[in-house]
Amino acid sequence: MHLLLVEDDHLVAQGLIRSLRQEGYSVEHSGTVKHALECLSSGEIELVILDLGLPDGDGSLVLKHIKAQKKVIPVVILTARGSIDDKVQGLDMGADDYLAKPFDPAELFARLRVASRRVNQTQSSLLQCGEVVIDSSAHTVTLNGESLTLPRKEYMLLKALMENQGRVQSKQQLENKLYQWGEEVGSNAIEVHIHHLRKKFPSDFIKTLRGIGYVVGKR
Amino acid sequence: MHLLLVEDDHLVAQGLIRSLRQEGYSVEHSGTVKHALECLSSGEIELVILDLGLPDGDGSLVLKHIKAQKKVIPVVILTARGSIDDKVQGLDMGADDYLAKPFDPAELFARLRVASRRVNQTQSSLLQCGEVVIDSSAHTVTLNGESLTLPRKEYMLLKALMENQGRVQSKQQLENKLYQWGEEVGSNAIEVHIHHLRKKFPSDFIKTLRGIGYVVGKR
DNA sequence: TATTTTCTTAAGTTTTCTTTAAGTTTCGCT
DNA sequence: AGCGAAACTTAAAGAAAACTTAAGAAAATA
Repeated sequence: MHLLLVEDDHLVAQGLIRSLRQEGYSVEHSGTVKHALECLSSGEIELVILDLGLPDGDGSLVLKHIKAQKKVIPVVILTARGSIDDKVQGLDMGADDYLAKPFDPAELFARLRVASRRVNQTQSSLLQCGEVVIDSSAHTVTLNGESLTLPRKEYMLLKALMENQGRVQSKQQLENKLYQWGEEVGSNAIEVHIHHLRKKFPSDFIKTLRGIGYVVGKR
Repeated sequence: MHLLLVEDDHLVAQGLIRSLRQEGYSVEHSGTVKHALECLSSGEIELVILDLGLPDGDGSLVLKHIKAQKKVIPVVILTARGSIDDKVQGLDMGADDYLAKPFDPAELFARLRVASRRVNQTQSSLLQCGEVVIDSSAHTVTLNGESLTLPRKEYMLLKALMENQGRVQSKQQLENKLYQWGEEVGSNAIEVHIHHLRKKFPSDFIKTLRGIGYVVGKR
């Protein structure tokens, strides 16, 4: 999931970036309104953490810009302004959540998970489909109650599928979710991962729709 | 907007109900898990405020029930349990927001506004015609609620027809929609696809207008 | 750094879809 | 009713997509 962190305090930013990457986000960072708007224009960003006090203007400019777009991008405001009035104002401007500094990283991450599962249209971090359960907050997968360990890419692929049960996703869509928009895959990597996943799950778990894509569950 | 308040403390509940009504919500109130589930079963509720400590069980039961449903109902947890762990747990179970008591009503209302504006912008792209439904975002086709799998070209053809219900389209028009303006069809491909589709749907679903073209629905 | 695991690539194989084409039926017109 | 045009049906060849396998590259781990 591609996240944009807008935060001008470099010390705070560096720490956050590292832990966000560990949480599985692909993070871009801006310290100014101007640069933030540039990042957003690429159209890749799916989620934004926004500080309000920026050197070249107020973060609310970024918020307004995002909410004027057609694409739905959740925005979590993370700022030192912690009064009730600030919160109400921030939320009413269109933010999806508001956290005042100092904040606990665990709470921020939980709230980000809420936002990202909304992007993925799933309802909770516990994804179940038949005998397979995936807990995206703990990064674990169980089949019939037995826990199993998946390599990173296989886990990401399975999660991408289970976050969209009943929704067919093309290989292209899945590639976009597994790979940073820096490097492209020049081959059938997705097919191979699917193949490996299938060996670990019931044979009819991942279905193929020839020419369209792959699905899991609900059909 | 229909809101369900689940809260067993009558004093808190009465105060909240009054201000929620002033905010424009139509409020139902439950003091128990059992009654809350009954209220939800009506299917009217669009938004829930949930206290966790209830006399006949934990509020998380209600949360689980809501999140197991297909319908998307935002849940804001409002509880005395205010530790970071409680928050993380509640959010990861599927809650959309979490507010610890004591709370400021203005903040609660702002967060409810966030939740309700999200309800209103949720709409999926469904094409319906009689018993046949296409969800183009999920690439799924259902007939009488049963999902069926169509090959790519058949799906494209069906979609082209259903996007123009009641409008007759010539074979030529349909060809233009299924094929890039580079490749040519040298034969009766459309007729064959129509034939295949007809075997999968009620016999009168796709109508032929001899010499003119094909239609679906409305006539 | 050595070792192991995971990821990507590519080629060969299999499966399924799509198109073609020929034969058959239906329709509308005179 | 009989004719011609249009649409339907069928089956098989051809094309496209997906599966499988294995080997080398990259990454993680010790």
